[in-house]
Amino acid sequence: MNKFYITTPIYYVNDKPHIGHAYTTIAADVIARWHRLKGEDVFFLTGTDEHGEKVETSAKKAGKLPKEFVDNIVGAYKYIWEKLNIKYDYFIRTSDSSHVKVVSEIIKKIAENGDIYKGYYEGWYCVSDESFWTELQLVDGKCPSCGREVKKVKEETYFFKLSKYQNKLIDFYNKNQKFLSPNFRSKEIINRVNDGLKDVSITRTTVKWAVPFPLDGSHYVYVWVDALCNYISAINWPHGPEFKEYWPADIHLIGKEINWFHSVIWPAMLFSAGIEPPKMVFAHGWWTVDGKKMSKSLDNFVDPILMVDKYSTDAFRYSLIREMPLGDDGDFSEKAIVSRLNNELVAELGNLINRVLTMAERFEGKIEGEAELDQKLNIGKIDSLMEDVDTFNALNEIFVFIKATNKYISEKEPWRLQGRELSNVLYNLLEASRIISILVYPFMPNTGAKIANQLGIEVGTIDDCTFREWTSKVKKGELLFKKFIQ
RNA sequence: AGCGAGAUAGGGUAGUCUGGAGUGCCCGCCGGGCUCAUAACCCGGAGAUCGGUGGUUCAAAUCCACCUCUCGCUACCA
Repeated sequence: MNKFYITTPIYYVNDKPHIGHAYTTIAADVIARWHRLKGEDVFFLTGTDEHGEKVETSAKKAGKLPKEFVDNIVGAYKYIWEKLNIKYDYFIRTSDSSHVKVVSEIIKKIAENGDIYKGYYEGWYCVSDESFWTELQLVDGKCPSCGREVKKVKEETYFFKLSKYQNKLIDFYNKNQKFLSPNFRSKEIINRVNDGLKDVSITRTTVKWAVPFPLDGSHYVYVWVDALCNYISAINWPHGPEFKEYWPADIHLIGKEINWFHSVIWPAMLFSAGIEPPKMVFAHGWWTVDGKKMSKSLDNFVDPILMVDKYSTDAFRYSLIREMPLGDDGDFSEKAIVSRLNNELVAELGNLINRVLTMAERFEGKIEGEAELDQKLNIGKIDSLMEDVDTFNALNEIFVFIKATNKYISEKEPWRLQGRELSNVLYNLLEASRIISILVYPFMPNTGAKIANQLGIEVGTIDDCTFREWTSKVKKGELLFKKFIQ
């Protein structure tokens, strides 16, 4: 049996979950569910990133210990994933003792390989933003974020010899074309790596809510190094059976803003520690909201919970996937959700199932016939799109089949038919509906299950997506989707 | 500044890698058909110098050059 290991980033607990988090996780869930339908041994990982200065500060403000503080917020993430029908296999937390131990072990491995050395980090620090900037980033010598004065800081730190891996990375990218995905992002990374790599600072002395640095008691591991290790700590590197089973990861699905860490620093760390790198890092795009960038000043972060309560989990999942190809940027608007819900989910899919079931229920006698509609179904194409992580076009292709099925009804005019002719049309419609229930399931699990239920069957697998004998008895239920009227 | 992405009918998109009649999809608009169905479904139509200029080619949305505009990234902030 093929294994399939997919991950989302671990989300920083200081942020409130918004549409960006929801999108990544929904996309990963859709892909994971598709692979499960193919009968693969799937491991889908998500979790939370809980260390760092901001969390430390927020906890202090809330009058809590960091651990108490994050325990609270983790619940919010788990709740939202439940609302969105996310079926993850494991939820990793960077504050888990098992994870902390792995981070420490990895650092030791890297050090054994001679890739860690002590030095000084020099940079510019903005007190009001509490953030570090490089010389290049400063605007007129001032903080690029708030425009205020910055002060030069010099701090003892340990470095990871990233520069050592420049050639090895380029070689790796060339040999593994799919690693940098989608394709257009590969140039971005390759050019920058070719421009030269600087060693990266991997410890801090000021932040205490972090993994203790195993080589020096006065240092703590920088959060990014800590965070990246989650992908192997979650499967119990180095000796766990899960690690042997699932590593290397098939897909790290991430947002484009953290591509550098996943496509450059992470594989370099793994090279150094003697661990195989993942097969693919897929960086997806960003959402604007009603044409505007999401920002704190506009306070226009979309709350997924509100969307789900208003439009249903499936309509929300569907809208996000249908709106844009996974790698691109796109715009989110409630207007678009309403439009897709009313025109596509209600009018095309929901209405199709409803009319098919109405006719099938009225028919008395055995439903049998010859497959005709199967010509409109290209399951191979859909699967190969899904293999290419092209959820957008795969979903499009599924709707091509749904439309073809609607068209088949008007062409055959079953209301004019009876007996064997009618039976034949109904046979095709029911088989098409059965297959639709399977295809739609990874995208809209509730809907797929509801369709199957009304057809009197269980949701099948990808192997079941061929026309065969109809044996079940249908029982029409409530409408799949209801039109949303403002 | 460097690197990268994008500009396709009224709006939104796909197609561009691997050149072949402006080909597809959604919304909106106009007309028709149907009555199984959630005023849903189906068919037809109007609407585009495929950002601009030049080039390669029998042939360019697609390849090349330059230009204009929009957006992202630039490593120690997750």
